[in-house]
Amino acid sequence: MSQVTLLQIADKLKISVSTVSKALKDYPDVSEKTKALVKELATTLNYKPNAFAVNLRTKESKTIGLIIPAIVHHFFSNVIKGILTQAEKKGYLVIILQSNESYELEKKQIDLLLRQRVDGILISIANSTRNFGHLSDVLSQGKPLVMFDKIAKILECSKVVIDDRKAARDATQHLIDTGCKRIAHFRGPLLSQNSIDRFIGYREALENNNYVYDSDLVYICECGDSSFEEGKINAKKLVQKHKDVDGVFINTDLVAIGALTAFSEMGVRVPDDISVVGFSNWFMSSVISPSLTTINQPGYKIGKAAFKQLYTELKQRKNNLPVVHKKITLNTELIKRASTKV
Amino acid sequence: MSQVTLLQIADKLKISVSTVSKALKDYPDVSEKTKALVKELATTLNYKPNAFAVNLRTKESKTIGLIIPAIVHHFFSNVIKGILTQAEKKGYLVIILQSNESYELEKKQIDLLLRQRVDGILISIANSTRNFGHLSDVLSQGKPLVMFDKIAKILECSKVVIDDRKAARDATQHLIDTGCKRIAHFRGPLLSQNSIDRFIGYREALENNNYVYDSDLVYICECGDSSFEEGKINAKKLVQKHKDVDGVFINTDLVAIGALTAFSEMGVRVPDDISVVGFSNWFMSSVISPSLTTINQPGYKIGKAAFKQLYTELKQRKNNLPVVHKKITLNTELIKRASTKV
DNA sequence: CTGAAAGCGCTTACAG
DNA sequence: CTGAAAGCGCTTACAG
Repeated sequence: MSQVTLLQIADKLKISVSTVSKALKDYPDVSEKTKALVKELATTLNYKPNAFAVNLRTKESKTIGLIIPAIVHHFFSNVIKGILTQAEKKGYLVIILQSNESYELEKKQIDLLLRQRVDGILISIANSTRNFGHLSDVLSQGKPLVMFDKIAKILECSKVVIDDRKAARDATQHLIDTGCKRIAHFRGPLLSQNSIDRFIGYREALENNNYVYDSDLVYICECGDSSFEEGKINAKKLVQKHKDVDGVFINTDLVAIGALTAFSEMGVRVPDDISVVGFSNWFMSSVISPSLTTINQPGYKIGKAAFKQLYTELKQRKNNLPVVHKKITLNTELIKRASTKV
Repeated sequence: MSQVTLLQIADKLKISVSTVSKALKDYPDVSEKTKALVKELATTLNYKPNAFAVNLRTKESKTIGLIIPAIVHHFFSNVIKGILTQAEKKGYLVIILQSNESYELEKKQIDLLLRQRVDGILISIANSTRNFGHLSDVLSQGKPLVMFDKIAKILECSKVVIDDRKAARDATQHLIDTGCKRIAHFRGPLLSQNSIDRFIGYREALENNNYVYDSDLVYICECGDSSFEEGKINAKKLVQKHKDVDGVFINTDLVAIGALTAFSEMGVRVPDDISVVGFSNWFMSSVISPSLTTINQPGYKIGKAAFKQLYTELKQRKNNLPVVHKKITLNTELIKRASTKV
């Protein structure tokens, strides 16, 4: 059964397409009688405007694109949820693409979205992305672009982030405040800006308290699919090599939970022998034993804020107002649980 | 900077729009010389065809819709990943909507997708969906619809599922085979067809082995955000009320892990005192201690198969071939781990 | 209050 | 091998 068009409604009613169009959109210069007639028939026929035609005329699609490094990831799926919830409220649809942390794929996906003529783009960039030409293309086409979580500092666009350094300082400071004397760090990939910033925050906290920084106490996790295993392996190495370490700040909860498991297997007591602070506040962290002290990373809020900012810029552009880029930094908080001392 | 159009290319080259269009699409009746000229200029100008216009002409958008009850969910995020991976290969974009298990929202979202004129729809329905009018609308508009995981048996369309009854029978049979004499079941919501089928499978296994079914041994979990807690609570109740139970088949891994935690806290040994089998093979299940025996539910494969089937139907329709609906049942397997006896 | 007309940017059947 | 023309289904400035 083929779709109903304005022309069909117009013919049945013996009026013009223009009038039907205007009636449906409640233009003030159409008589109430005509409006009623048109609307009734439209409902009866289950008329749905052809989005392709509307988009072509209005040059907007009420659709945005979202590129994200990974879907199967608690933090990111929360971000997506935040974005979708907000987008739905404002009548926007979201096309989602997963870059798999690949710069090449990300570049191709930007091109796809641009061809699709989405109204704007939301992106959390891949760790491997070092060139930003594909992203400036978006901007130079006059399309709003909002980056979140994994951002390119150099790019002139709006950004939604947390303060990774501060959060890492808070985490490390808590270890110091609860009496830890020698503190290790399990960091993320060398290329990830978030990991770098958390690492810097860790060092800053040590410095602020006149603790000696020891690069031997820093372990690297790729934070891929085997994060948990990496946590276990590094925890074992740590215990074997550095018996004097009494605190560890870990880049990600999943890795931290791996570490907790290893400690438990080795008979190392948490927090008596070693205190642990994670990062992200994954839902399992409150539930395991001992529960994990961690930094809450507000994924849902980040998604919400990112969409809202994109929406604001969409409106600004539409109303020919100057587009104002914003850097929005959301609060993180330390959640104290049983893996650190009181 | 405004977008380049065919007309602009045609003007610069002093040829017609038709020829430019055909050159770009490698029509055989355009000279190689012209093609080369056109393609070169198109590249230089960074020409991207206006999808709105193309869609309007061709009546297809190379975009599909996906409605899913929840994004923040390990199984579903894996399904999404499977769909996106496959869609990308075939040049399709995916608009994702989350129904939050709400029938009303689901209905609205179907309407949104239909207005957007997506080429087809992939859906896993909400537990609360009992009317399927919105879904038959899709079909009656001649749009392919493929349901996966949570399906409506009554609807005439393609489906991708696992055999929940068989999987549950396998799980329960394994408990029986490893010596359990009195077996409990933690089931999911009363309205969820999957939960119902798993419950039936549990009963069938009992019957097949002449075990008495005892409704007192069946506990209900809503399987929402507090699945883990529900697992703990029910495990505690179970141990208090039914000391003779020596095996339990649990609807979902997360609930099962909650139960394992409660057992551990209460000093109930797994599998010596009680054996546990979960369902879904969540990645944490292999990693906790004791590791969890479970049914592998192949989310990624389900997503892949669902898209492939949709794609097949899209092609059939396009080539005016008869559209053949398929019910695809993917294999599940019992993964034996440390929470059951050998 | 209503309608004719132009046009968004493409594709494709047809003519030459 | 090239191009003129029609048309996809809308929206909106303009005329009456």
